[in-house]
Formats: sequence, C-alpha cells, structure tokens
Amino acid sequence: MTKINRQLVIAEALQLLDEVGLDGVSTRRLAQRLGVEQPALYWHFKGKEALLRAMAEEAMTPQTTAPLPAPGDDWREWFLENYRRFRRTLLLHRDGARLHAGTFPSGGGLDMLLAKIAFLADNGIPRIAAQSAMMAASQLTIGNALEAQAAHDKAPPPGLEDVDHAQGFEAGLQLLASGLAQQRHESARTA
Amino acid sequence: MTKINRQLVIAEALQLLDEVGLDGVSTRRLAQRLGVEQPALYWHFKGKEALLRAMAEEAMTPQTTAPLPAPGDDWREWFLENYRRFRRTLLLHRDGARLHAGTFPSGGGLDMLLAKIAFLADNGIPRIAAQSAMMAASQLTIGNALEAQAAHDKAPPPGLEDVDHAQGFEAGLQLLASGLAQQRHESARTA
DNA sequence: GAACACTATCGATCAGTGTTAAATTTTGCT
DNA sequence: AGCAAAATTTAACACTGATCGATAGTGTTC
Repeated sequence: MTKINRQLVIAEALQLLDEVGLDGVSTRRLAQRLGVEQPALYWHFKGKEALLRAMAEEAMTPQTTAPLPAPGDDWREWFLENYRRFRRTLLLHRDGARLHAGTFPSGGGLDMLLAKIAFLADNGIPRIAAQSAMMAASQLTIGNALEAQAAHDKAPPPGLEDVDHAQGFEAGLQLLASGLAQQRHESARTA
Repeated sequence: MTKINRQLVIAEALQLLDEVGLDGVSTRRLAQRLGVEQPALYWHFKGKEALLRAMAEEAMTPQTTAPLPAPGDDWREWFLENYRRFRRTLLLHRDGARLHAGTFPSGGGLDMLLAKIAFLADNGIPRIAAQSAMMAASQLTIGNALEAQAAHDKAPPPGLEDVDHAQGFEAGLQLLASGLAQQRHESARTA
C-alpha cells in the first residue's frame, strides 16, 4: 500500500527521535508512523544500527555542509565558530550527542577534517598540534553536549550554579584556542 | 539457596561488564552468574538503572579515593594528574566511559569537586575560571575515553595515524592547563 | 502475452529484554 | 516454637530487534 524509501524513513526517524528520545525509538513505533509493518524497514536497512548511523549522518548536515575555511580567514575565529556550530548541531535533536557519539568520520567527513587541519597548519600551527587540538575540541564538544542533554530536567547541584553548560563550553573552547595560540607563537620562535 | 547482597551483585556485574560489554549486561545473565533467579535482583535494586548507577559509582573508586590536593601542591601538576587518573579510571572497565556518561556528582563527589575548585582558587585562579576549566577538562576526558573505547578494533583513518587517543588527550589537557595558566597571570595583573 | 526477475511489503514467529505480582522459602528474634 | 521480616522463586506481561517464507506489484525479455 504505502511506499517508503530510505530518505523518508530517516526523516521520520529523526522526528520520532525528537518526540520520544533515543531510547524510545523502536522499529515498531517508526514503522507504525510510516504506515508500514515493522519488518519492512529491514529491506531498506540492514539492521537498527545501520538506521541509527544513517540518522546520525543526516543529523550532522548543518555541520557537514558548512563552508570550509578560506585561506585568508582568521584561524582563531574560525576555530571557535567551527566548534560552536558543531555543538549547536549536536543539540539540534534530542539525544543528538548520544546519537552521534561513537560515530567515525566517514568518507566525505574525513576529507573535510584533513582540509581543516591543513588550514590551521597554513596559519603557522604545527600539523600535529593542529590535529591534537581539533581532536580535543571535538571531544570536549561531544562531552559537553552529552552532559547538557543528560541533565535535561535535573537542577544544578548547590555550589555550582554560576556556570551552565553553554558558558562552560565557551570557556573551555577559549582555553583550547588560547593554548593553541601560545603553541603557535612558540613554534614561530623556533622556526 | 545462594545468598547475595548488594556489594556482591555490583562486583559480579562489573566483572560481567568486562567480559561482554555494556550492551551484553542483562539482568538474566547477571542473575545466572550469581546462581540466582533473575527477579531476585529487584529486591536489591529498584531497577536496572539503579544497578548501573551503583556500578558506575563503584567503578569510580580509584578516582574518588585519591587524595585531595594539599595547600602546598603545584596546581598545574595536580590538575594534569587529576584528569590523567580520571581517564585511567574510565578506561579500567570495558565501556567504562559509556557507563559513567550521564552520571552526576553525588553527595560525596560534590564536596570533592568543591574542594578542588577551592584549591585552584587558592592558587590565584578565579573561581569561575577554575570551575569552567574543571568542567571542560572533565568533559574532554569523558569524550576522549568514549571515543577511545568506541574505536576498539577499527584502524585509524588514513592521514590521522600520527596521533592516537592517549596522545591526543595529553595534548588537549596541556592546552587547557596552558590556557588556565594564562588566565591566572592576567587575573594577577588586574588584582 | 507469457515467463521471468527484482523490488517492496506482510504475516508469523523467535529469542531475548526489563519489570511486576503473588506465592514461597529462608532467616533472625523473642 | 512461633512469628515477622528478609530474600528468593515461580509465573506471567509487554516489550524489543531480527529472521523466515510467502506474496503482491513492477518492469524486462523472449
């Protein structure tokens, strides 16, 4: 009767995710929404894991479609904005961080990552330092988003109210950028 | 027949975790190991979530029993060592990072956290900066451990081989410490 | 136009999950 | 011994992801 396709399933799955959370996303609920019996999904996806991976990739579009840094850009401003955007993207969907966690940069994403590292390298930051910093910033972002989405309703413990997750993230990111700038100067001195 | 108690269940559960991973830990498998029928666990724990929380807390003992910083200690060395230990603890058990993620500092852990912030504050780091930095370092550590344990067998993508998770973590942590040191000096200038 | 293969779905079913309720045994205490 | 509380068992429920064979619909080829 009803005909579905891969993209439609992914879109509906993400909508379902926002309503019931990651643990609430079951193949049956998803199938019901699509007006289809549950095993039909297994024609379009090898298993639930494959579906979740496709969802995670789709959810990352705001980040993956963002323009790469141009040669003349200010490296620090770009660095900050890149991970702010990453965080915003993770927070776009409910449990978005958990959905993304454990996902590896696939084909296209890997090239982007290498281009970004090259951009930092062109701005006087040693390759290895650039790679480490991006790795750290990415992990900080994921950890922060994870914690923010896990907190949800719980109130902050007494004594720690004065820094929320957004502020904490911004501060941490600035620390990384400052440390990176320092490494850049030291490298320039020895070059 | 066999008699079990809370501590025994937690210990056996952590051992099971190491063998089958977090997704493999089921109440039935755990009960079988303890020589007990499955619903017996529900007398000792309200539900599986409670069990997992207890496991996460127990798994953190290396970190929670570590001595607090003493007034004369070098703040930077302590900072680094604290999060190195945190990471080692997370990696102690299989899926330890996932098990811990989303856990909030309970009663005793909260006091420790406040003491650590106070220690940094006593060393000339503004309270809010100290709190933000510890939050960031914690999130970086969790994100890093999460990624390291998710990778497990997969080989690193071509072009990124030269920095593994351990090195990346160390680099990120140093960046945070450097940035924090910088903030400390700037704060001293304005004070 | 008949035979064929491919796409897409369904119905039934399987093994496994966390959880609950009631009945039952074991334990400790007076 | 008897009683109450603690601890466990038996039985069942409502789910979950996944697999099997059967079944339509669709287009292609002889």
